[in-house]
Amino acid sequence: MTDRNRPTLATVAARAEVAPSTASLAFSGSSRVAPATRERVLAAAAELGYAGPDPVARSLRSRRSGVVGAMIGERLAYAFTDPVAVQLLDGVTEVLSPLGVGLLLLPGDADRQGPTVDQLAHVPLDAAVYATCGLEDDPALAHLQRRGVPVVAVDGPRLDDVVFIGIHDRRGTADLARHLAGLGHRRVAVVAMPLRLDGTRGPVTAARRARAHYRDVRERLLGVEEVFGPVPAVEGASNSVGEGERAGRALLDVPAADRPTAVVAQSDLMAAGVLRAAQELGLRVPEDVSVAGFDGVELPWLAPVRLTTVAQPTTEKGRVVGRAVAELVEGRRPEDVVLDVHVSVGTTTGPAPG
Amino acid sequence: MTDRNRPTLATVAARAEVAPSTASLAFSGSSRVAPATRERVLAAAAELGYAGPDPVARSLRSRRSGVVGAMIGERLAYAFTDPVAVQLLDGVTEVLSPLGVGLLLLPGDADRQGPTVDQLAHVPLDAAVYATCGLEDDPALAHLQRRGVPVVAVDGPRLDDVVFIGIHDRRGTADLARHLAGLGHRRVAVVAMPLRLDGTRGPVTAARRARAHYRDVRERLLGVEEVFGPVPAVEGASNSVGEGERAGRALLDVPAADRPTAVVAQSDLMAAGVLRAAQELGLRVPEDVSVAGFDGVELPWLAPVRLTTVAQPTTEKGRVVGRAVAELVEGRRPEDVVLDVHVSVGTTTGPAPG
DNA sequence: CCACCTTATCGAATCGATTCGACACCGTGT
DNA sequence: ACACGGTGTCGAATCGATTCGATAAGGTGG
Repeated sequence: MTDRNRPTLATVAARAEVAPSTASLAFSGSSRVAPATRERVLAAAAELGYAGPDPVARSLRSRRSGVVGAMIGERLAYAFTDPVAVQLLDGVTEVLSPLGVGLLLLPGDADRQGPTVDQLAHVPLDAAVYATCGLEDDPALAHLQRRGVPVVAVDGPRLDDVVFIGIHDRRGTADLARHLAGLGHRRVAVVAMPLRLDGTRGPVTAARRARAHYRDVRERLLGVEEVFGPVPAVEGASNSVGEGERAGRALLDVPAADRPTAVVAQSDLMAAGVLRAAQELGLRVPEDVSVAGFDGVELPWLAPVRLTTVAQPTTEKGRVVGRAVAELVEGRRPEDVVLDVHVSVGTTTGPAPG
Repeated sequence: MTDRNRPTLATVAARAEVAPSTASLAFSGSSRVAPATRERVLAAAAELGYAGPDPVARSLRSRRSGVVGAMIGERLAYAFTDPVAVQLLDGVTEVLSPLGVGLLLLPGDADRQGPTVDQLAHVPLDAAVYATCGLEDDPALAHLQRRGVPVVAVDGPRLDDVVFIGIHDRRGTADLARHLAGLGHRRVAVVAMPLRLDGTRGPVTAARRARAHYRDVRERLLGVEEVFGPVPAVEGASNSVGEGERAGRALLDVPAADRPTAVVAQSDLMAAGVLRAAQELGLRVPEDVSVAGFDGVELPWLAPVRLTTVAQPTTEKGRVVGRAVAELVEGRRPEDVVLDVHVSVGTTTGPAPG
């Protein structure tokens, strides 16, 4: 529609009666060009409706595209129901936007847990953030490494040549477990996020655990076990309120003698589901059962209930990721970062009943 | 870190003992290259760890970058609390991902209602989706037009040279208003989404209305007035549950005689806030006051309440946007599309009291 | 056996900028 | 008057592919 003989830098240079190289200097703001000349070039550009140097051509020469990939493990509609994912990306863009770098969404779909190589292959990329996916043997990851695209993995996996930004999943969960132990709880159960995204739900077996994809899920399980030893865990098919409710019901809809006195959910979303399950079963929280989550997200619709949770600095984590990406783009190799978390006691945990 | 002498197509060609042009043909899957030769090239590429043609160089020649911008009106953390925005982008990526096209997030920030020209200028773009922002005199928009980047505007504004994809905002709201009129309501009030993003909240004056930025907000107001004539409207500072609650309280926390018998919120998020406000004021819904929303999003935490709302096909709208973008990228000029909406009656509207 | 057509490969131009070294010009210090 | 340092501009090479027209090789029909 509008592609007929658009002006190029050469056109502008001709009009301003300077060499293309000089015009380029004028646009890059180099001090090696006389102010008067710069004005002339800019004026010529304005007259011609020239919008500035073509980003693609510039990228070719400078080896920077201004595009950073965000590899998302599911389709957007699911991934972004999780406030953690949104806050994370928010932190990333907060740092990257002022640098003229944009985040390119590379979602997977219902079947695949991330973008395919075909999706990646045609797209320019200065770096990639492996955000809500965690496979260690991902063909997409291999592709990026062949291309020399540096990768930042958020919350895992830990790999050579991949910058790791994460949190103390295990320590945080252990602290939470100690809080519960201090309240007298002895029968504790876990509602786990998916160990891998294959639609499985239900009790977590040793075999299942051995095939887990996600480092953080494993670590959060270990944190509870550090305090209580082996505990029953039920996995949801996704990290959502609905699956949390389902898993919660599986754990709570049993004779009182068998019922855990505290349920540790691996995310606030799932914890909200557990609260629902408890409510439907007529169980009072925290009198009959304590419920805790992980993340520390705002769930305003839960009010006046305040969830006991392990709060992580999600937006700050995003900023750290953004800064790591910025360094990588400039050719440096940033350090791995593991951020602190802390237990935030709300109204959903209390003394063990009985 | 890993950028030392990465192989190029020329390297591969040399190794396979063919001309660069032939190697290029081999990768593009052209039928004009002998299968044996293709194999040889691919083998050479594999040996050298060549990841395929450089997307940037390819883009320069083919004038396609595989990147489509998504201009977001606020920072991500706010924009994506709205399920409508997420579903929309989900639909867009559903169509675009298989085409090897990615969505580049171009968010604004707290102050600005969209990305700046500086942010855009360095980034390659085949097209842009003007998603959750709606200014008519946006410098970013002007920049894109100078660059010849085609734009799809979702829900407005309607401009020449910009493809419009929207819904029947006005008709939908009018249908909803008729539903309320049929239930005997006469005193109706509106909780409006921001008319412009300047942090203002409170009663909507004529002056304020004249300076409105967003087409859909205006239209939804007109839809109600089509049935009830001028009605009081209170604007929220953002499209969120909290602002809905605030506006709702402003409307409902008055003597019963002055109180509207029905509140039409311009989004489900804000309607949820109004429900909260009613609850806190001890008003029963729908016995004391009816509440309706707009969008038809899933708000599972509202259960068992089902919101009466104007349901729009958000994901499908996203797909339509995706298809329009795909056409634009291929150089065609797609038609504008206005999608249908329908009133979905839930449990939050009932006969007018008294 | 030759003309002709097809098929596979190649050379060279091109996309639109950036960048480095060369060069011309000007003023200044001796 | 001459050499010199500094400033501003320019030419040409380069980034890494794609693509079109040309060409060579191979095959078929008369």
